[in-house]
Amino acid sequence: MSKLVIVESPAKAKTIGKYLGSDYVVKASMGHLRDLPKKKMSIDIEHDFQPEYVPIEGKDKIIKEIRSEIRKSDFVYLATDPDREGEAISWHIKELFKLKDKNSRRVTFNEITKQAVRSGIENPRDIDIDLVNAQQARRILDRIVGYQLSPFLWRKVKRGLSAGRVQSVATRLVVDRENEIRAFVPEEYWSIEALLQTADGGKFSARYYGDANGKAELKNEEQAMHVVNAVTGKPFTVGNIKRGKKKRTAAPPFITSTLQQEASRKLNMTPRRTMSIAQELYEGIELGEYGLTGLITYMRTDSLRLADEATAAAAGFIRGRYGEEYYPGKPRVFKTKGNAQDAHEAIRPSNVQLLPEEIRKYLTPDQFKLYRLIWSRFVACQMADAILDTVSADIVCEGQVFRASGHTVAFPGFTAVYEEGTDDEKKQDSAGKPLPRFDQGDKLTAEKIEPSQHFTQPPARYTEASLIRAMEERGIGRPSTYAPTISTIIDRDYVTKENKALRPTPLGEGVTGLLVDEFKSVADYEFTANMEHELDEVEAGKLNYIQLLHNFYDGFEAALKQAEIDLEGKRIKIQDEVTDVICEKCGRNMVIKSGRFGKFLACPGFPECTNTKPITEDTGAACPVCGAKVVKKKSARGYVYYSCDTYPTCQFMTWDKPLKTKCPNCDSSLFRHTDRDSKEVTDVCLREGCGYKELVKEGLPPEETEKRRKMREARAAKAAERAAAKEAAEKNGETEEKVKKATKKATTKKSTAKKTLPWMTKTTNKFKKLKDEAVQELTAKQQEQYAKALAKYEAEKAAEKAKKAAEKKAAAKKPAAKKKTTAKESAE
DNA sequence: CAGTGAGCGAGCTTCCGCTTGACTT
Repeated sequence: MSKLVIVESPAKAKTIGKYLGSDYVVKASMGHLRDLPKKKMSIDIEHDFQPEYVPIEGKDKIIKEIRSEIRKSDFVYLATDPDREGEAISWHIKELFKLKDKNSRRVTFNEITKQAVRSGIENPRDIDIDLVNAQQARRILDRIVGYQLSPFLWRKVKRGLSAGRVQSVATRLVVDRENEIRAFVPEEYWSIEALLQTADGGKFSARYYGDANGKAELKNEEQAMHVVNAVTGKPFTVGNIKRGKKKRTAAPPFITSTLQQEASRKLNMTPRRTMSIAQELYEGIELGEYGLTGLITYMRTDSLRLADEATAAAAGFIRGRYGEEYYPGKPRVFKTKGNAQDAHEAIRPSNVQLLPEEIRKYLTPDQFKLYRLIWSRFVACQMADAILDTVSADIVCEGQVFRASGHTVAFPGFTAVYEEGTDDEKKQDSAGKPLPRFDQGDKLTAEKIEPSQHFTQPPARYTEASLIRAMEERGIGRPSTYAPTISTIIDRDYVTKENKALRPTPLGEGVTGLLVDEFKSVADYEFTANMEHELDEVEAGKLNYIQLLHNFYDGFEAALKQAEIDLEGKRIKIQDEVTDVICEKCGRNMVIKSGRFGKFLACPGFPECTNTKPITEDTGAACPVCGAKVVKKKSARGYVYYSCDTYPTCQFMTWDKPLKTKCPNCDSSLFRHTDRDSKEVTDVCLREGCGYKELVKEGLPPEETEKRRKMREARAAKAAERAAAKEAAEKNGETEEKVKKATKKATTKKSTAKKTLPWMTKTTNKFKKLKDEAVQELTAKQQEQYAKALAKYEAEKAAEKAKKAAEKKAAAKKPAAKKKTTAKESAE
């Protein structure tokens, strides 16, 4: 018999397994195993918000595995993350597998080092039910908000919409920013740049500052020209010179939000991509003689904490590599924000000795860039301040004052390794350059006096990364949900992305307006902060979580009722986007509608004209098979691909991006192709037999390509194996395959069809035939089940009708009147 | 590669937070 340790992530399981040795089996739960079911509310609001939890769909395999490990072991350590969610995961595991107090305990590790893991195991404790209750309160509140507001939107705006504590506020940030931009009135102002030269030929520029009375602003051309005219051709003299020293301190190590922000600024990566590359680095890379090595600590964190081992290693590295003066003498410690959960360390390299350049050959270019970013930010954060010598000089002419400022680096400190980026490029320029040597009273000659007109700029639209930053500052969302939340509001069509800028859609503005008007408390930026504050009290045992839910729900329920009254019988109309596609049946400009299968073009003349067509985008290229247009399309899974406009007639289809340029041999359109192994980019002619090819970007070296090809093939083989195994398994119970086939025939949207068609107890005429076919193909046993379900459904329906009729009867005042209505009903 | 959007009303859509893995011309 052995001891079982349950953690959340498999990568963590592996390392902890190494630290604990062979007496222990370490298993990963892969997050939560039990939750509220997806299909229904499952909160009994009447009875103190009693939740109904079920095993999470699709996790049966991992649940089975853990169950069998539990049976094999005599003691279970619940070692999920040391935060609110982690405590809840442990509690759910204990409940799900009915673990007993005598053979299971809770343990936590604040960092994954041998020392911390050992001491964690030696200090087991009971599950902290206050922490669990705080999580339950959060979960239940989110469920109520989400599952009551969303249906309200279906009724009042459009099917399929959603609202929630996090996504609705994220959308609101984008909407509010857009309104600020609209309300912004640009103001004119002018600047004057004087290009000056010292007696010994040193050149620099100074900017207009003011006059003898101090700082002055130039509002228009007249004021600017007044100054320009006054100084043109006149001598400039150096006035007051102020010299000083400035200290700059390194930025703290990365947490999820700052990593996403910086990767967006410096590497142009989306938060989603950043997280996916970081995950690869975390899980480990094959590093030649080192073997599979995890390169960074966990990437979903809000903590600035650093393990002592890590800061000590950094100290050694900095002293050795840069010299004693680059190390501040003791480790720099950073304070984590108050609302953080602090379960993991900051994001840092696992081993600072693994220099980015040295392991570059084992990494993809993106892995390398991200690792280098994380590595250098960490090293820099333990280094000494940079010291700058600053100079600011007044340059005087005819009573007008110009100012030149600059700096030189006296000691680079941490900037030798890393400097944080900024969203505002202008800011970086104004940091200043070194100035030539001059003294007070020196005469200068003006080479050029250059006035220029400017306008104040509206605030910038959010990027994905800056929106995440804004959310994080307000405590909205968690490191694991930042990127997915942005995907959600884009998927829902509340927000669109143009280049990097986020902009609200009419739908996003309409829904936000409705929520702000009717559900102010939920749509407020402070809602989460208030909730978190109360959750803290629950965690501290000062507030009962059911009380918290009552406090919240009273107001929410009232708002919901009021909203129903305010909008009784009304629907919010959202303007459809008008396109320049002309309806060939009636000549109107078609509009974009969205239905169950996504967006499509529809004639606004509905219902007189019912013309519809899919949205395609002309690429300007010609089909290499038949010469028709090549259009851009989106697959059901959201992937972009290109096909011939005449589709099923011509079957041409490709993932390669069509270009406007033509093949020099046969004049067919060229396509930009990226080889999936070597990443070599070529422009190719796809006309059969032509074979023209033009290199755009060199691929990876052959050995690297070969390695990738092998890795990919191994992956594919594994997938094929799995598929074969699955098929074999299905052969036994063949039935499922048959049902699938039948339903696939019915529609391509498997998920809905599988559930709906064969088992649909009542069907519209439109689907009748398809459904009959699906039922036909069921096995005898399934037919029997289906018949039973149908009978049950009809019985329920009849019972419901009878109940309603009875209620009506009871509600009617006079027996005579009641008789009349029932008679009328039965007559109909 | 079929379809979607109104209404008579069949069933469906939806939350936040924890995890990892999956495509395919």
